[in-house]
Amino acid sequence: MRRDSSEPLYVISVAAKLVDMHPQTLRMYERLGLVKPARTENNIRLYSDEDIDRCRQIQRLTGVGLNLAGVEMVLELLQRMETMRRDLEEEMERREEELAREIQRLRREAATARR
Amino acid sequence: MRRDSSEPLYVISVAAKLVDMHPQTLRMYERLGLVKPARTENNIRLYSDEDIDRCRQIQRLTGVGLNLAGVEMVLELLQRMETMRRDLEEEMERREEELAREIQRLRREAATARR
DNA sequence: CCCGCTTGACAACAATGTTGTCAAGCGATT
DNA sequence: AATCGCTTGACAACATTGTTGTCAAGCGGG
Repeated sequence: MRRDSSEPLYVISVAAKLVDMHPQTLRMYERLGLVKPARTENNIRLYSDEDIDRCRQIQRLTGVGLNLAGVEMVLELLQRMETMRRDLEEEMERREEELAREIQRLRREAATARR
Repeated sequence: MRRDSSEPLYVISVAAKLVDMHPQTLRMYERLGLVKPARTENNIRLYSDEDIDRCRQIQRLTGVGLNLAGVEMVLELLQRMETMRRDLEEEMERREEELAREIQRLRREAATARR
């Protein structure tokens, strides 16, 4: 059974070590809405592996010079591209099927007519 | 006859007024490779309407807080999305045609078989 | 010849992002 | 109960970035 990558696991100090960032930086990212770690009932942040990945993505982008507004927009664009790609794939599949059905139909029709 | 939007038309002072920016800012954008105005044989920058549009796009992006590294990446992503969309449209069209042809063929086959 | 623009370079200044420090609070261990 | 180690949010210091302004030098048209 695979572990759920959205499971809240790490407190901020651990998360900070994992991604090699300052805890204060992670808090700021959350304030800006870039990462949304879960919270315990005691208001302690808990980062999931997904959250960690997202932090690393932010790290890559700021590493090439983007500021946080840019990071936000780029991440959203990438997300939009991904869903677009997914939707398209789906649509393609649907058409493919419909087409196969139509061709089947015509083939059958041709066959019965020939008989 | 429509004017070519890539025709070099405006010197930097005019371009700066058109987009309401400082000439020095435009020079910096060029240094960073964000805009590429043409040059006269005397090394004077000449901005086309396309260049002007690009400046305005940069303006919009910095206006919502992006820095120039972010602007560069976002513009490239948008461009990539656009070409992707275009390619896809083309591919769709191609398949559509091929399909229509196949269906035609089957219809004809069915018809001749029935006769 | 001079005026008005161009060129590139440098400085001033505000804004941004990271890091560090602070006081206060909570929970587990002693 | 006292202490230790973490958490919380807030504030300051600092380097970096982007815009604007100023500068000297050069070119072309009136």
